Amino acid sequence: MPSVRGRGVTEKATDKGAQCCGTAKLPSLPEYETALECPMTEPQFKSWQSIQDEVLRRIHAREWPPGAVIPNEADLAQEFGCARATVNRALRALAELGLVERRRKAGTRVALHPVSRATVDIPVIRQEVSALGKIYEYRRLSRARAAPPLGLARRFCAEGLIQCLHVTALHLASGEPFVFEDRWINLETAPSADAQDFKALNANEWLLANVPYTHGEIRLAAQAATEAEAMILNARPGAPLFVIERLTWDHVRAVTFARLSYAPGHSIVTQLGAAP
Amino acid sequence: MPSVRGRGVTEKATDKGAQCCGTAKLPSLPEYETALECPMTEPQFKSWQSIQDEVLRRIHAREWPPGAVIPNEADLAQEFGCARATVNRALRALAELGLVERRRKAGTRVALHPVSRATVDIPVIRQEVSALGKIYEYRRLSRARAAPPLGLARRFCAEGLIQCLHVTALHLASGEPFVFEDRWINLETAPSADAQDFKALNANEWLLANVPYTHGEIRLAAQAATEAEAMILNARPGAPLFVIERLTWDHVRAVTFARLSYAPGHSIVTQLGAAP
DNA sequence: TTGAATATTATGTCTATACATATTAATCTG
DNA sequence: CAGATTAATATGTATAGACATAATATTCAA
Repeated sequence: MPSVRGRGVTEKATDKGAQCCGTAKLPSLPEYETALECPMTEPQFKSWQSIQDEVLRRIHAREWPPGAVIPNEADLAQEFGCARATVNRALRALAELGLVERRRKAGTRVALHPVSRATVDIPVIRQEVSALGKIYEYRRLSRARAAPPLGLARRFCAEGLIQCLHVTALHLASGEPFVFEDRWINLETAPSADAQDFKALNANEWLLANVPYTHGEIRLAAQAATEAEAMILNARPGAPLFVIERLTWDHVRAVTFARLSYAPGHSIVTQLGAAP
Repeated sequence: MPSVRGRGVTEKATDKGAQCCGTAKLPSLPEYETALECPMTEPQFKSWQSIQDEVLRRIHAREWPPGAVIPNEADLAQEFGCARATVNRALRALAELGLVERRRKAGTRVALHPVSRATVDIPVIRQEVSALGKIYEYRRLSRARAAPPLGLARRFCAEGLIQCLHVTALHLASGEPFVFEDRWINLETAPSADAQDFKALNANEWLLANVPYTHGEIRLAAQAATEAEAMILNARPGAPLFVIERLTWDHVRAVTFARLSYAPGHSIVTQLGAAP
């Protein structure tokens, strides 16, 4: 018999007899529990999810309007009939979503300007294409050892000249150009890349599997297609392209810089707020 | 005397004398603690942050390479000399970052293709401008009641004709055009918007403060500037503009649709991975 | 009245324990 | 040996209690 969740009392068979709820319970006899089922006081919120939902409901219903300070964890725990840690879990999750703001001593308040915190997943291109139900294909266009252009060298924080591998490639979705990739790999950080020709193997996937990185930076922008990009991507020169630039580091050493130019029409969509 | 953190033993003065670490401790005498300081076995990891750091270190150092299954929570807790809940907290945070994947019974493994999970904060424009150290200014350009164009009506999931408020506005940063806003407000969901002229008051800020929403959708794209946008934003027609479209809902009713066209050169930058 | 010292308070975190749940591995059966 | 049943296991979550920490309120003194 699976335990009933979300409704009813569902007294846990803990070793300690007394719960925070003051009323002493009889040694669990199902019939009695059903009969007693409390004086129909409050619905029981047991999981942190259900508490999150209830808090969200109150925020959306403007019971707790933007800017308002909500009751403290201890009070909510008592109201919901659960442990403070459970309330904490729920409120912490809401704070991560940017819907409430929490400060010690000051308490928790409903965000006045809930920043639209969109979690943008930028997947490996192979999976991005697969998710569209299309067939992924990869074509390396060029590969050369070269010093990076000045602007990039500066972003690599490299003094003087450094050796890089410059790889350009095209990713296709069911035969159509999808993304043009312009990548620089720092050979001082990843010397083993020099042994790869990247003809069949995607540089990004090879790097992920073989060269560690600790952190990075992503830039999303709109840029006009260059002559070369336009030709490769079947676009007209100057067409607005969605561009993602990614720069990754292993501790203090730059690993790689990639500029991904998407074919015209590409966009990124993400959902806002908790699931309804 | 502030307690030492991160190094040393720092035995907590809990009521229960025995910790999970088998060795019985003397009633805390600082000198003894320093003298005993264990047989230099292992550094103590006390906070979930420090455990996260150590796990990250092992992943970056390829001690746990991509795809590898890492020890289970109980074992790690024993190794680190902490409670399982603490290890859980650390690993859960890493899972949210997309760096490890967790499944019950199967365990925790280092992500093979760590999706670049960039958390893009899309702030209220006033704050975005302030953050750039510039002076925010707002100018309403037009306001009219109108039925939305067909495409938008469909996205509003509206049968037949619905009344909307159509507001266009320009947001400026230190006098320079920053964002052109093209907004449709569903008057069936937010009838009180009809009483506002939005001449001085930013529609977004008014909506945030006065009309609740439960969820939404954000789209990031690159689009060519229309004639009108070009004129307003001081750009040439066809220039690539970074565009954010936002559609918000209150339960099942559409609230508002906004299209924000940023002046040329705008980009969004976010950091990847945990802080180094 | 200002400024420093102290108390208060709400969140943040850790612990130990118990139970829930999903999933795989093992075992039993036909 | 196939398929169903059962056991084992790792993560997921709830709880009570204790202490940590940050920030505000209050008190007291110069």
